[in-house]
This record gives sequence, C-alpha cells and structure tokens, in this order.
Amino acid sequence: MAIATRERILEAAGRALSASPNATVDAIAAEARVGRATVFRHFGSRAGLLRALGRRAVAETDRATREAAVRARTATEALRLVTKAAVGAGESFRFLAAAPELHDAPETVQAYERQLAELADLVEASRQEGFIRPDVPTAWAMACIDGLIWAACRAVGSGAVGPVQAEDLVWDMVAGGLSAHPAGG
Amino acid sequence: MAIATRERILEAAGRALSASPNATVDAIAAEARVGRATVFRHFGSRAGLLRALGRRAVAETDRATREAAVRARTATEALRLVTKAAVGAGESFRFLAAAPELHDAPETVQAYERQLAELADLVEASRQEGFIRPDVPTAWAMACIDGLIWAACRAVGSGAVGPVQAEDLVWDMVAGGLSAHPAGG
DNA sequence: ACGTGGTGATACTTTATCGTATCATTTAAT
DNA sequence: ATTAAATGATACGATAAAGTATCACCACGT
Repeated sequence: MAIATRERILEAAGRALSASPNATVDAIAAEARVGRATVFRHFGSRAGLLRALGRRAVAETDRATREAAVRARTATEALRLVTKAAVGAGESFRFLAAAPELHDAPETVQAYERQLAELADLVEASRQEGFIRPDVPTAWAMACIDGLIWAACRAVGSGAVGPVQAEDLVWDMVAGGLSAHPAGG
Repeated sequence: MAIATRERILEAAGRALSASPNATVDAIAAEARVGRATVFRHFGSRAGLLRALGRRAVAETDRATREAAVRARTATEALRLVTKAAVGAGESFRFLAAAPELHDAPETVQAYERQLAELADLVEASRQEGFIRPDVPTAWAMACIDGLIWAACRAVGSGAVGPVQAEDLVWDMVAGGLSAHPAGG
C-alpha cells in the first residue's frame, strides 16, 4: 500500500496545512492516520513533503490548463475555463503560496513563474480579442483573477457559496470589471 | 524614548512579519534596530507582540471606517471610501489574517467579526440604494472586496501598480462586477 | 556630579519540533 | 506457510527559537 499511503499523506498534508500553515509533521501524520515515521520514510523531511505538494500542485494546474486550452476555441474562452478550473482545484493547494519553504525550491518557483507567464499570455490574447479592456494593466488583471480565485476558495471553504456557484461568480466579476463586454466570455 | 521604541518595534514587526509570517523575535528586533531583550520588555512575549499588532490594526481600521462614515452621504459612498482606505492601510497589517496566534485571542477575533458585520451592513445598505445588484449574495460581495483588497495590496507591494492607482482599480472592479450601475459610486 | 530608567549584549534554561534509529507487528506476495 | 516489505510505536539526539536573568552602558533631568 505504498502508493496509497503516500497519496493519503499528501492529501492530509493539504488539509492540515491549509488549516494552519505551520502544521507539524506530527499533526499531518495524525490527520493521515499514519505514524509520524512513515511520513519521513516517504518524503525524507518536512521540506521534502512540501516540495512533493508543490510538484503535485504544478502538475495538477498544468493538466487543468491544458485541458482548458484544448476545449477552448478563443483565448477568452480559455481564460474562462482556466479560471474556473483554478477555483475548483485551488482550494487543495492554495496554501502553498504562503509556504516559505517553497521560495527556496527553484524547481517549484520556476514552474510557478512559467504558469504565471502563460496566464499573462492568455490575458494578452484575450485583450487582442477585445475582451479585456485596453486600459486595464495586465499585471492588475492577473492580480485580480488571483485575488478573486482566492476569495472564491475561501468562500467555498466557509460554506458561504457553493462550489459550482463560486466558479460563475468569479467569472462574473472578471467579465464585469475587466471586460469591455460584460456579457461576453 | 520608551514610546518611540515601542512604536518602532511595532512597525518593524509589521514589515518583518509581512515578509515572512514566521519571522523570529530576533529578526523583528534586528529589523527595528533594537536588542531582542527590549522586545520582551515591551510586549512580554511574542504572542503579546502579535496581540498588540492586532489591537493596532483594529483601531486603525475603526478610525478609517469612522472617518469614511462621517464624510460619506450615502452608504455606497461610504463603502467606496472604506474600501479605498483599506487598500491604503491594508498592506501594513494584512499579514495578521494568517497569524494563528490571533485565532486564540478572543479580543481581536471579536473586533474583527464586528468589523466584518459592519461591512456587511454597509453592503446591505448599498444594495438598498440600488448599487449592489440584488442577485449578488452579500457573503460573496464581502469575499470579493476582501480578495480585491488583498490583490491590490500585493500588486502595490510588488510594484506592479502605484498605491493611488490601486485604490481606483479596486473600486472599478467592485463597481463593474457587483453593481447594476458600473459608473456609480 | 549623580542617580534613575531605558537599553544592548550576553549567557542560560526551557520547550517544541525535526530527524534518526530500533524493534515488534502487520500486510502482501509467492 | 514463509518471507520480505511496509508500517506503528517509541525512544533518542540535535537544533532553533522562546523566554529569563544579569550586567554594563548611556542619556537625561535635577
């Protein structure tokens, strides 16, 4: 059951760390119903566990992004699908942004920056299609999307809105606030 | 120079903790150009320092909110002024939301919840004035405002946008995404 | 000049958590 | 049934940070 155990630890770590970013290995092991030693056997160290979580988040985001790119016929539609996908998946690893351990993991940092660059390209392309308004800085558009995804994840987590509704609400905000044609998408 | 030292420590703590939420007392003292012992003399413990920061944030937010309420003639205008004020001041103590030490400080938690309730009242009143659309849940409106303030603070911090521009951008998003009359405010 | 209060520096204790080692126990494959 | 691998429990050592105690120093008012 090596693989299952490993996966169980990763998911438990996600839960524990999003509840409190300084969760100890002990707490994570308890959350996973696993001995503390097993965590070290699988990941070597706490930092190793964090790195594994980072890799997982990057891979999952890439998968969702690729799927969106395949389905979408316009950049704007891709932007919408990517945003929605991020709302759905974001809650699982959104806490990683606050993990100082990952700032020292060049692998994860590079992948994250690549994803940001891809998102910037998407925003630019959507602007070319006339969706994003010319007067909105790309950096601000990206910050907004990020902040709204964050807000949606938190709202879902606290039960204020449902998971499916949250995706629509985020895109409504993006379309209303950043677009010249609020109805579009 | 007791008062000046205390204030200097508080501001240094704000900088250090927003840079990395686990900053040690040692790092905070260094940032304040102060001996580590002095920090303990003034605040007793690390948790005491965090509590003092929390009280400070609550007081500052209250002050800004009251000032906005005095100036504004409508709830919508008050919402706009409060939002802008939060963008301006938020960067100083936004990191406190991630401080687990404060979740155990009932005083700060209560004050924060009171402020959230006041914001909810403001959103409701603005809805009555026809600004916030009827179909937007109040909880989502508040989450959005929070997320956008967060985004603006980060964008300002990274230098992507200027501090004054950020306030306008946030309100543009709120007006465009949550309002029936995007021009208003 | 003198004493007082605030400060810096330093050494020390305590505590929490990481990480390692060990061994008995369970689980899965053959 | 036997064996190898994975696991749980536990104990241990190492380290980093919190918190305490002490002493020398400086600034300031009288």
